Amino acid sequence: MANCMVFHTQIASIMEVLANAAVAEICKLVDDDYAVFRLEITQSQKENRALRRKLLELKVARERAERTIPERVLASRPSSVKILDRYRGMARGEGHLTGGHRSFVKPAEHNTWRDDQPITVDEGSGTSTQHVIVIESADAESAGPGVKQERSDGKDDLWRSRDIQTGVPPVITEVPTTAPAQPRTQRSITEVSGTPNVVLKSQTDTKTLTVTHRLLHTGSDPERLGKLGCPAPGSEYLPVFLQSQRTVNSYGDGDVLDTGGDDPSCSYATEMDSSNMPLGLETQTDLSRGDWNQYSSSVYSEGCLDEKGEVIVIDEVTVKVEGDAPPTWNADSHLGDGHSQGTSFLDYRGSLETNPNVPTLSTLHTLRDRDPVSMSMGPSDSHGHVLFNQVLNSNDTARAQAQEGGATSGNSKEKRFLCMFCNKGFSCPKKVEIHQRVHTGVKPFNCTQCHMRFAQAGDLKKHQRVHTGEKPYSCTQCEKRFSRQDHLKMHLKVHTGERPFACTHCGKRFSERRYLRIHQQKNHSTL
DNA sequence: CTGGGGACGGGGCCC
DNA sequence: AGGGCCCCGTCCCCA
Repeated sequence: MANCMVFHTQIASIMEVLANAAVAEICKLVDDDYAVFRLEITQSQKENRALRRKLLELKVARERAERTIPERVLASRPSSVKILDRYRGMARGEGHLTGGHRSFVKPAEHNTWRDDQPITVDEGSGTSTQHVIVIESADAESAGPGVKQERSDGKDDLWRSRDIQTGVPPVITEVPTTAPAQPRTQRSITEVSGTPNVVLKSQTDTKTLTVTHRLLHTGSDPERLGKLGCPAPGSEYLPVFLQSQRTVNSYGDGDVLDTGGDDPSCSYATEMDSSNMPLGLETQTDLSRGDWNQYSSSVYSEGCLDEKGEVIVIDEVTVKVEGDAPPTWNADSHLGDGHSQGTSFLDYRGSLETNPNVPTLSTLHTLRDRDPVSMSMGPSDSHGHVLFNQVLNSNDTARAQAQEGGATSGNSKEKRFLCMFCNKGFSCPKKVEIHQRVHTGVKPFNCTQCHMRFAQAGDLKKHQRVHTGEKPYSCTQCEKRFSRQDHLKMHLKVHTGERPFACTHCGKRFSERRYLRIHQQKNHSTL
């Protein structure tokens, strides 16, 4: 019995020892694994820190490089920008390319908004039955080798997606407008192809901005593409501009290269600061207000509407800022036909505050260099601003004011196609497109004899008589000849003594309005 | 010499 | 595409 008790005691002791040993072993294993795990974590953290440091260095280096672009170089290189345009889907893919650097954009397989996945957006506030926008994909490979493709990370995607879904423009704050409501018979944008509409690439100091504009209609076959023209009355074209690119780099003063902030995955992605955007198209489409037709066609594209008016036009404008670009605006396209879809520099800063009809506060400045030789396309903010204000304060504003609300007033013709900048209305997308060149500064028509560029073909034709010396209009009174009919008409006042402009204060009459204006300013300015 | 006015050429823009 | 108008810059003339 005693032996039995001793035996049990020994067994219990052995069991305890074994159990302790097992626990110790387990603890050891856990400790070892934990140590390894901690080591791995530490290494990962170190790698992350190193990557962040590199990223930061890259940002700083890039900003520094862009800051150090000599202004004199820019001044001698007014055209550091190439506007690329491409129509897609012309006649189902035959492609009516309107010229320029078409090869710059290639079919896309990736999306800078969200990889390989179109964003479907519900407009939300509308009352119509269709509320879908599909953001097309962008090509990450189109820039060729060496090009670093930047795309948004998930956080940014969420941000953009949220903005779209709520109908809030991603950049600009909206200002309430009393502009009449736009026709809203159509609120559906369907994806037409998988080709890109948003591309942001960067290669050293080369940046590419692709902006897609869509011209929509309510036709039954939205994919039919054709030649742009004025749609037949009653057709339902709804030009739409999609703010498709938030990020852009340019020759800034270094003040614009917010390279993504806390977004380490977007080393080249730059927040487009509305007040600080040196280059690019900054537009907005207020989905909530249904301003679907604020933008028509592309900035300068020739547009594509077929005769039946059942067309969706999807075109792209790629703004390529090339640090090594030649000083000419469109070296490879301005020569020749004079109708090349040339280049232009788009730079919007500030606002269209001078125009009361502006429905949005797009921050628009432009470097509308009237002298392509001497004027810099560089970060001459004040210069560009002055020029832009010149434009607005002279022609545009005066005319917009004269039209009392621009777009929607005073014309029996239906002008449903509104300028997205000044809200002026036009009867067809083509006219809107041409008109909007006033704001965008796009001048597709280049003189082959000089560096002059024009927004309209007729202007180029007029200008070319400067070179040719052609003066087809002769005065019947004095044999004097003129290159333009309106000049002849003005000249005829010399013979007729016509002075239609009378001063309301002193009665003095003038042959031209400007003389009257100058006269009144100098002599009756206090009145 | 200076300033006002006229003439002309040119660009911009709309119709 | 062309016409027409507006605006501006420049040059010239003349008081």
